[in-house]
Amino acid sequence: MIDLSTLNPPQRAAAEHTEGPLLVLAGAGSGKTRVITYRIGHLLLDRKVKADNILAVTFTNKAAGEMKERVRELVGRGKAKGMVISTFHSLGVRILRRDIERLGYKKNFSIYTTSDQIGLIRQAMREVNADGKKFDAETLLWRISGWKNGLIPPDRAVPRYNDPDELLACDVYPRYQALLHACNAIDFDDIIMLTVRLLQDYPEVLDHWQERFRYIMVDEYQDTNASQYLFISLLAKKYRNLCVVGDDDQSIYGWRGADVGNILDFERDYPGCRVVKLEQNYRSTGTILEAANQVIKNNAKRKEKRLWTDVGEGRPIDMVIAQDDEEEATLVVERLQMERYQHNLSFGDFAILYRTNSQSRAFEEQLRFEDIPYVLVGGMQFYERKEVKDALSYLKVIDNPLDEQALLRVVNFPRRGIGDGTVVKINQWSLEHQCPLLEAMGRVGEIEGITEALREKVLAFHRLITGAAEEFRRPGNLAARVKGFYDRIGLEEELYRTIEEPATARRKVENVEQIINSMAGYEERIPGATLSGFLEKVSLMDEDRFSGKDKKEHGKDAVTLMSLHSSKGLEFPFVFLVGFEEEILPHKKSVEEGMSIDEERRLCYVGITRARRHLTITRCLHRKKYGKLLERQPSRFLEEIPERLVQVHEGMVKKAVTEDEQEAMAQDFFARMREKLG
DNA sequence: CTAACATCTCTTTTT
DNA sequence: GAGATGTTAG
Repeated sequence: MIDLSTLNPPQRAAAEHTEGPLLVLAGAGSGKTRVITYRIGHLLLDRKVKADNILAVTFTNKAAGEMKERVRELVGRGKAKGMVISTFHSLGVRILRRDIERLGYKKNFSIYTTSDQIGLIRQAMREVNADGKKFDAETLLWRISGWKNGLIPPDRAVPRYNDPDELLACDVYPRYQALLHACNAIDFDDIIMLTVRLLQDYPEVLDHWQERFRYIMVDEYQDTNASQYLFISLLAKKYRNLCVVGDDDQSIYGWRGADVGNILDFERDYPGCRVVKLEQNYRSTGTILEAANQVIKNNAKRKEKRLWTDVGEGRPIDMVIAQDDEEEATLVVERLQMERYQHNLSFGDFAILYRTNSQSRAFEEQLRFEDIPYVLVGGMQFYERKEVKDALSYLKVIDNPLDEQALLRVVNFPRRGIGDGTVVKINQWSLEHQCPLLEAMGRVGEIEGITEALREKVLAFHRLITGAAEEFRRPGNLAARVKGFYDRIGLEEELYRTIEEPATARRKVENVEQIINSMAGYEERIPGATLSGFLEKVSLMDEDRFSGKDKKEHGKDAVTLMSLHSSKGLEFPFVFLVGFEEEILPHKKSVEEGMSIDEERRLCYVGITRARRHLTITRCLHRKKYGKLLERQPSRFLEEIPERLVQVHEGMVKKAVTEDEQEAMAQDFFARMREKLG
């Protein structure tokens, strides 16, 4: 039995309502995850629902992982086995892996990330003779992505305005989609779009998954876009046991097509649904909650809610004003240390939250300088590094020889004398003969205008890839074999050879080794692990629970650094909300584009409500941008926080230039700390 | 074809 | 100010 008596009445009502549609409007910190966890436990243990029949969908791998963990804690690992808790994208891939052949793709399809997408868009632009200088591939991709999220196929895309970008995007879209198909690749938008198509066009596929998932829960429902909405609607159509949880005040993904209307209209979509409101906040102090409420109430279009708490006021919010971004980092880290000693806390109790990922750098440097452990969440820095992408591209081509983006990356890395000219010739030939690029390389003898020496090089490369593809067909012992492969092609030597700075080269080599470590960790975890499986996890950025590095760092006591977007759904006792300035929060782009800044305000709301005990907000008077020091204005949201809740601190650290000054600063810091501690 | 050098652009947010 | 892209000489 699951003990539901620890839940408050509305929470309990939500957990007990298992049959038929249910809408849970859950304010920040109102115990939403707890409700979902208990609801799953209740389904499993009290209603005797088979774990196989339960599906919970989240937006991030982090959220999915956390939910899995909490369900396991509640009901035990064995009872939870078979239940699916995953992101929209992981779920889509799972469904596609089974039946994508019906849509004309092969089962070993690749998942293309942004840089691959850009590569294809550029190619598509060349094919329709678009001026690559005049048009920006990213802008086009953006439009195309918008259509895909709205489930508009290439033949139905029409320009809404007489906008040159829009017109070109209409031409490029079908070419882009054809190129993806030729590469046996799908992009992130396709994951959802193709899944929906599969479910719509193949009743037996739909039926299979409807029978499988009889009880469905969707977290952060306010962030679903049109295609995700349809995806869920299709799955839930048969049994109608759909429970969606969300908060319109925390909708922060409008920019990628999320439609708050989906949650606001749920009652209309599912007549007779039960609605439960969770308004008691268990997370934050009264002061923090009051600040959040005062900010968010400035948004016009929202469902009125009154979040309340009974935990008491707590400390005032600290507002720290720094001279520049460097000092901001110094002050934050200094305060962090101070709080930690004063309250005997661990590093894991602190988070530094920012609007843009680039803001993390100053804080990272300062934390490293002070020898404070930290984890940087998101930013997907690791897999975006050149050497990592190159190394992974080999694995991608081996796994899916049609993957041209990967093939093009590695054809001349390490340097093997096959330059652009040659590649262009082969590519042209492959287009003319409707033959995949790799196959064209194998038939390089038939291509005109390539010297004999060059042909031999191309053939050697072709043999390398096809040979490896053959070799890796056999599963098992992946990590060791990949290492062997990298050694064979001399990947490390190439890095040492081409990078003059030895320390940099070292780091890059370590990054490549990190891939192999991750793979070893993955293999350990999953019996019968395949290259495809590994690459899929990497593409979906679902790596944090198997990579060797993170396993070590998972239990590590460390300060968390992340963007406001990544922080949604999480909480920390002490939060530093940094860069509270105009043009950062709200971001310049959102102001320029004349969009309503409500979403920026919601972002601000999300940031404030992450804090449990104490919130520190910081801003700078100057900030370096493009290497220039610019004057900064405080965020407009600052005025919305009542003054009585805030205590202002001017910066007090002088810039230390010489080593002596640095030493003096350190002494000063310790003196102040001793004084403060008594 | 490669390496060295010059020029240009970029900073939302994520799966 | 970095990092990617483009240009030029060997």
